[in-house]
Amino acid sequence: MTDPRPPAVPGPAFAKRLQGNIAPSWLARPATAVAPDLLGCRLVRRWPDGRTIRATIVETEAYEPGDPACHAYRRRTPRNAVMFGPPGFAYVYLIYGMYHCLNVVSDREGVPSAVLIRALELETLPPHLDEKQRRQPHRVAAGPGKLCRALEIDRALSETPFAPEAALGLEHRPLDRQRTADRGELAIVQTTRIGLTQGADRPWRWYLKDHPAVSKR
DNA sequence: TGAAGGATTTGT
DNA sequence: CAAATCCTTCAC
Repeated sequence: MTDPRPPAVPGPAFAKRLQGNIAPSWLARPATAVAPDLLGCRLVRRWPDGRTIRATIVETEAYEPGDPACHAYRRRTPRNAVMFGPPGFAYVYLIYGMYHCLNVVSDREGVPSAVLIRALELETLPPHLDEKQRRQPHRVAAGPGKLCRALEIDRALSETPFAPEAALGLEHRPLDRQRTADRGELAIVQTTRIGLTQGADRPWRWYLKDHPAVSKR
């Protein structure tokens, strides 16, 4: 019985040397391993007209099998089916009738798990920001619902792959930031997840320490 | 076929 | 703390 996945332990041995686009194989690990490794990586949003926005991931949460807070906890349904598939695809759902949330499907096929992207630092600001947003640019993508609104992400993008040239992409940490992480100097805080009624005690939320886009709670 | 409730955000 | 707002899930 050999497990084809890379080691579940995040860190230099696995993450080092990797640059550019994130391959599905890099995501083929438990969500609790992928979630902290995605901090400092970049989300890319591309539109058909060529417009592109890059953003640094600064807050994530992990959702795994056996986790009562995971949408796939009970069983496979039309909505959560993509979580049961191979890694590297988006799972986008509508919550409270008005906000969308973006997840990166992780782990191998048949193991329903995903990483919720909770906050981003936008490299370039989207157009049409109001005056309040212009004064607080680091809050524009602070929160899972807000970042989807800012990057025009909705369920039409669910089940689409993160890939070069696609509407959604993922890129490894810039080399200087990865070197910082390799030295163990990337300031990552691990704590409990937000807004859950079940599984609230699991410390499966990670964020870049002191980053202004991260939820306060 | 109906009803309850949710991995959110904002304003009172 | 409650509203906004609608889809998903589960019960009947």
